[in-house]
Amino acid sequence: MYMTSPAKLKAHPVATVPLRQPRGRLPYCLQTGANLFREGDACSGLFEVESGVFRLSRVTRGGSRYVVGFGFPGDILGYGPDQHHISDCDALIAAKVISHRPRLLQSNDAEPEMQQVLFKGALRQVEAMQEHCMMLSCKSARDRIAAFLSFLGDRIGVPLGRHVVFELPMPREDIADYLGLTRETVSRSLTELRRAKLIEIKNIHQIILLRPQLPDALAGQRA
Amino acid sequence: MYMTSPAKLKAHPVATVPLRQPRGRLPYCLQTGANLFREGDACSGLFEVESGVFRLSRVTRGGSRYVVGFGFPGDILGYGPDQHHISDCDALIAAKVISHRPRLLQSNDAEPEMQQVLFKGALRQVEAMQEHCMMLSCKSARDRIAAFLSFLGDRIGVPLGRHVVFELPMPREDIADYLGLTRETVSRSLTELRRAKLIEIKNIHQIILLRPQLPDALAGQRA
DNA sequence: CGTGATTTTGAGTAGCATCAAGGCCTGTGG
DNA sequence: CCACAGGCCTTGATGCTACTCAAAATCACG
Repeated sequence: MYMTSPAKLKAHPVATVPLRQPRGRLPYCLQTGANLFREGDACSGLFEVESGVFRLSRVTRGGSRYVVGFGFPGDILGYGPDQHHISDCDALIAAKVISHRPRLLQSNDAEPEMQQVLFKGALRQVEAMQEHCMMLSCKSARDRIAAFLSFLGDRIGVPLGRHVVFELPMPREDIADYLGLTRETVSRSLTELRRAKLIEIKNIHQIILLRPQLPDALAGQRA
Repeated sequence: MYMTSPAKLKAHPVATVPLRQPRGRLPYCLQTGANLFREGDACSGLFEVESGVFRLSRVTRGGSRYVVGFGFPGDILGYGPDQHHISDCDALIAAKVISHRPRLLQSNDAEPEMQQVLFKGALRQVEAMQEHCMMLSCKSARDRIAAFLSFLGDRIGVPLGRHVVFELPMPREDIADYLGLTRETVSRSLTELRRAKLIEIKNIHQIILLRPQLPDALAGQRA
């Protein structure tokens, strides 16, 4: 909620992309801010993230932006209930994707193993969205941020002694639009968690989780 | 957010179910409050809702309840990223479901047409969750309620002249836990919409949408 | 008709958005 | 190397929204 008006959003220079819709399994690269596809575009295939981070976002009828999710290495992007993308997809940092062949979903004669991969991908997407809904259902801004950080720790974190470190490649504003908060509240919640010695903010884009299970730690504090 | 504590939740008497995990395509019936499956149960198959309405809910580690979604006729329930159900499923009113055979997802030699059905079902679930996320991302409580009512109108509404009518089979508390609000706020938002002549509340469980596109009507009011 | 559950309404408060200003970090040009 | 400019982040003050607690009204069911 209280999402960013698109008028305020910086217009990234559209980076050059080798082939807009490459065939086969060619991997290809995108630079920071490059657009992989847009809401309403025809689905021409699926993209497996090899490196980098993507942001999936859409604009509501009301005119505000809303971040659907983020794509990390291993994620498969481009699923949709029909033949059109339901969100924009932009690279937050330099990224590399592998394009999978299109039209496998409709053809009954596709290789079964590929079907399996796609199906598992779809189920994984369901899982990600459930996680997202859980975050959005969180009581307070602090709990949402904690759930988000915990999620990132599980997804892209690396152990550091008894702690976990990870990069926060997206700006605060994207986090805000993902969690239904404002930039300011995201910032305040992060400092609150820092002051509570639950996280450490090495620099703007680097977080250390000092507690293994952040949401549990918060729940414990309340009790 | 501000979800209902499970301690407060009424314990429905578990209704008798003919077969807990029926084989084949047997349809079977559940009475109000009956449980179809629970979070953590092994997935033994998929259930297609023929009539009635189901509530999908889970309990967070914090101990509060969270309504994942609702199952209406035509929906297929029981998808999950792994072999266990990720939510409880209870009948809100008397319901009938058709049980589909299990283990189709793992076996590569399943009939392709069945695979198609399942895959489409999964994509449909993704669609439903996107809808849910959109509601949760709504600015105000009123907008969330409006989005929810509009969704229900599309899903189960029937035309009544230039308006749309539908039954609201779930208690306010379920709506609250679905939208991240409280009972009281749900109630207040409904009366607010009623006073604004946007809806009519025939009785507690029956709503008439007086405007075809409720969220748009609200957006127009603000402008 | 009575009892308990659900819903509605009211008063008070906590929490988050909003508006606004200042700080940090990065990149560019002198 | 330093100064400057712009973007992003943080912090502060204030107001509004929605939660909380509480009580009355309505509904559902025996």
